[in-house]
Amino acid sequence: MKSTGKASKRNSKTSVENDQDFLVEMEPASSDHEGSEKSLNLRGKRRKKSNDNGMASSSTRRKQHPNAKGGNVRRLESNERERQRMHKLNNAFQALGEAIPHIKTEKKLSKIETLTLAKNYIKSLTAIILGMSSGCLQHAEGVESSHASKLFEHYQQQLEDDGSLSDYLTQIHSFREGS
DNA sequence: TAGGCCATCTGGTCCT
DNA sequence: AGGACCAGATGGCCTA
Repeated sequence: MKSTGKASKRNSKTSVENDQDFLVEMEPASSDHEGSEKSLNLRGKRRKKSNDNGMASSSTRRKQHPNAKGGNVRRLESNERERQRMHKLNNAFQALGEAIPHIKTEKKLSKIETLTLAKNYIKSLTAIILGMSSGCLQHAEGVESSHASKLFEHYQQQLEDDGSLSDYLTQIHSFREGS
């Protein structure tokens, strides 16, 4: 995994280089590689020109070359689709983060923070709703009230088990303090 | 400078 | 068959 450390990263080729190797090896039909050019432009945001030494440790990952003619084009198209998919995923993360109230930090929430806060926010809302419905139904007779109270008891037990509600409130507080 | 987080590439697998 | 999804790998940026 990433635990190999930064130093080891320096010894391996970048993906851009892999692309270039790939294009050379696959003898692409067209010289302009509109797909790759597009990709490289997009990459320009974060991905920079590769460094020097090419201990091709990453080359072991590419176990096989596409054997069909135009396979490189398919790969580049696939890369583009994957980028778009990840962009959609990131947009969804952002929307989710914006849906969590009282999080007005200037610092952008990380993905794990977004997921954790969202989970705990949902749990806290559920607790509130269940608490309200339980209170409303306290005076009512019948099955529904017993279901509601059982549900509420179950949820209370869950909260006690993992402390999600208090976690959420603590996180809200800490994020506010941290900003 | 180390570590966290991220974007991207890539090959494998699943699904339609 | 081809696209979607997933996880691993890797390099860049940022911050403490």
